[in-house]
Amino acid sequence: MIAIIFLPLRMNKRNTKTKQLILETLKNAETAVSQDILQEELGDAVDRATIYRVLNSFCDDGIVHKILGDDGKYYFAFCVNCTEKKHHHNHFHFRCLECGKIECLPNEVDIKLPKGYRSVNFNGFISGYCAACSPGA
Amino acid sequence: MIAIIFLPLRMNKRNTKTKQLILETLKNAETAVSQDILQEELGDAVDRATIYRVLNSFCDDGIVHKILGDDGKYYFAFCVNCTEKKHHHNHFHFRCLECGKIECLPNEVDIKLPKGYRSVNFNGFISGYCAACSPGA
DNA sequence: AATATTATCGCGATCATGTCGCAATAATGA
DNA sequence: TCATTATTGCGACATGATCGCGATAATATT
Ligand SMILES: [Mn+2]
Ligand SMILES: [Mn+2]
Ligand SMILES: [Zn+2]
Ligand SMILES: [Zn+2]
Repeated sequence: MIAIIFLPLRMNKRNTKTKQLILETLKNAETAVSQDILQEELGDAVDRATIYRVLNSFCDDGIVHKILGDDGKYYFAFCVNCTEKKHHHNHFHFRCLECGKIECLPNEVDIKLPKGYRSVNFNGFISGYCAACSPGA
Repeated sequence: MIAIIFLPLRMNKRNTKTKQLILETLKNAETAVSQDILQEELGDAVDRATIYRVLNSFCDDGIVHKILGDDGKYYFAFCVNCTEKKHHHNHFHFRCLECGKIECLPNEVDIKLPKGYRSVNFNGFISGYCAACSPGA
């Protein structure tokens, strides 16, 4: 593991150890991650502000997408099945109130907007209990 | 206008000028409102913390519902078509990036969760441009 | 390889939204 | 009118996220 694949190449972006670490973590994560989760992984070697800057930079680059959780925190997930121009983020995210796991729900949803309305950002969030943590199980 | 209808009556709730003002504003608003919007309406006569306390109190009473916007702020809307026990909030909310209006989208949505998952909170949010503000119009 | 350029980093300060503790105030009931 | 106590105002606090700036280091140029 710890492959060093990356793609700044364009714009005046530079490839740094920190960016590689964060991108690697995002790729390996099966869930969307927040700054504090990344901080645990990376330790105090990487600054808090830097983590935010890198994550937002990735979003600008179109290789990561950002979700506002219903806990008021931002979560970031590596884009899959997205091209740089066309993203597919119209799915819900689920947060387990017990174990804290964040996951993408499979089905893309299509919300019909009133006439003349134009959608820019989609943010679908459901919290509850996952199968493992569900009290009834 | 400025009708003085209210409904504390039950519990140890008291009817105050501030509560009436806020409830009146919520009813008259065609959109969901945040603390800072209410603050503009009410001026510095009412304290910031009080506005939050009253709004959250209304939520506890079940006469107002609370929405986390995709800008990270809470918005509050007077309940319509809700009973005290059974609420109908599984609809998307739309925020116009130009004029800032928040509105409820009409259709209730039903998201299918993976087997064993249990939903507790639903939050659907779309931001973009409303018909009035849409650049193409 | 040595140097220049400047994107990025670390650090602290700062902002923003929302909450809390507590003494003062005022709405209710007796 | 008086007693009770929910509510208010005010400041402090908590947290997530951003910003300014000098130091560092990735890239380009020589
Ligand atoms: Mn994407
Ligand atoms: Mn409701
Ligand atoms: Zn769980
Ligand atoms: Zn608009």
